[in-house]
Amino acid sequence: MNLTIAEENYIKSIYKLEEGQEAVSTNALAYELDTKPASVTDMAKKLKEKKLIAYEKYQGINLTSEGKKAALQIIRRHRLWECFLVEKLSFSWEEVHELAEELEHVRSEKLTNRLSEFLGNPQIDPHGDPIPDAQGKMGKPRVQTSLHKSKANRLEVMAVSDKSAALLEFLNTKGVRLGTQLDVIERYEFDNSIEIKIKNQPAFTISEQVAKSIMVKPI
Amino acid sequence: MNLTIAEENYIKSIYKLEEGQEAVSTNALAYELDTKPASVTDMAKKLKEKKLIAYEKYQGINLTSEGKKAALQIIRRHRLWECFLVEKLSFSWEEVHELAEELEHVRSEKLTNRLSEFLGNPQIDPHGDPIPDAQGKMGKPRVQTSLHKSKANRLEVMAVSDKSAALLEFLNTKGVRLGTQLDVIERYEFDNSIEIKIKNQPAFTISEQVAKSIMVKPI
DNA sequence: TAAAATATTTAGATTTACCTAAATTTTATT
DNA sequence: AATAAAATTTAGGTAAATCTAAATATTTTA
Repeated sequence: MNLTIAEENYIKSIYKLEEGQEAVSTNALAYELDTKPASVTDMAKKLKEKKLIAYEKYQGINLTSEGKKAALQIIRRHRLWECFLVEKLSFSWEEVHELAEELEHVRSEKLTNRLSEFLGNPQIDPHGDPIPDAQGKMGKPRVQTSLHKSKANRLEVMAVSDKSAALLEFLNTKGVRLGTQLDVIERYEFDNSIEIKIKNQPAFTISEQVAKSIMVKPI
Repeated sequence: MNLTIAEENYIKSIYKLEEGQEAVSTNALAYELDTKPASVTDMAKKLKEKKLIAYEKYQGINLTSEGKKAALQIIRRHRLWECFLVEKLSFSWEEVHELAEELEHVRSEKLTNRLSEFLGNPQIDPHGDPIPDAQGKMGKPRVQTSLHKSKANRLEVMAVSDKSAALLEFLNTKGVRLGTQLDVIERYEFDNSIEIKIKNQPAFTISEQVAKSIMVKPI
């Protein structure tokens, strides 16, 4: 099955939005891909034709097992390239997502597997997300609590769910990265913002929105 | 200047064909890009619009200095990725060209420069071709004699000018790679084929066409 | 140098991946 | 349940990069 770059991006987004949901709506997909609902409908017909999705008018979209397999391959490539960029080329985590968006479209199993080997077959990427293996098997995204929901007050950063460069750069300058340990100083109920502190650094406050995208585990 | 992948491929091919030639013909470019002359004419108009080439109807094509700069960037990326694939991921030289054709289109100066650094700023790629530096300066492709033209009979392989996987794989199985030393046993005038021998291996004969694409220096 | 051969361009289509505007269907609300 | 609101699809178009067939230039050759 030979996919175009546009098709790969659709498949990847559907996979992402399908998580937990029963089906992916035209609108949600259009928003995710920064395109129009009408374009999504067009592409849905094409992907259905190729048997990568199940789709009936007005009924939303689901990946077929075929489609899921394709998605996992793309995700595998994406996350391996992110590892490469961070570990070998010293990029910081907020820079790699966009580059990996391009590199992921180089479809060569041999390249992917060699890259994985070169990196020591890593299990998670620089954002804390699991990397599917060559067969498409992926460790469950470890049950992660967001800082927003977490009850505990001594925490370690396990992942960041929002990969926008702006947020990641903000976290970077504040010293928040994968593995960072932090203390919750105060939770403000009126706006759900949280004051946190990292060892040897001044405390600072983050909004509810930011707290929601920082995944943590108690320590 | 933001180029599409198609535009980049045209620029790269024009650069290649321009070497030595006064101007690049529509037909030659169509053949090189495996497309039709009519398509080349269309694209020529677009590239002229973007000031990357000089082009007048029926007069052939030349890169502007703008266009040359773009070409050298693409070639730099291509050759660096080839180095990466061979040196870090243990690909053999006949496999890397096609992969590099895709990787070269990831346009990030930062990535390119980091990659170069990671590889130790190599000066030549696995086929023996020089790699332009970040400023687009490229060591002259060392004056290379083809095995076909060479007068000497003890030679070292410096490069291979034809990157088709088929030829490179043939050379591979025969034990011919960059740096290989070989002896010319006999030159057959009737068809310009050449019998050569690599140390510890049986002698074999190559056609004129193959001899033309093996670049050598006397030792 | 005129005709033939070759090279190049133009004209008009096609495919992919989009778009806008209008029509239709589904869902929510009174 | 009828209507309003929201979501989705259809219809018709656009831009990029191709193509084929026909027209036009240029070059070669007899």
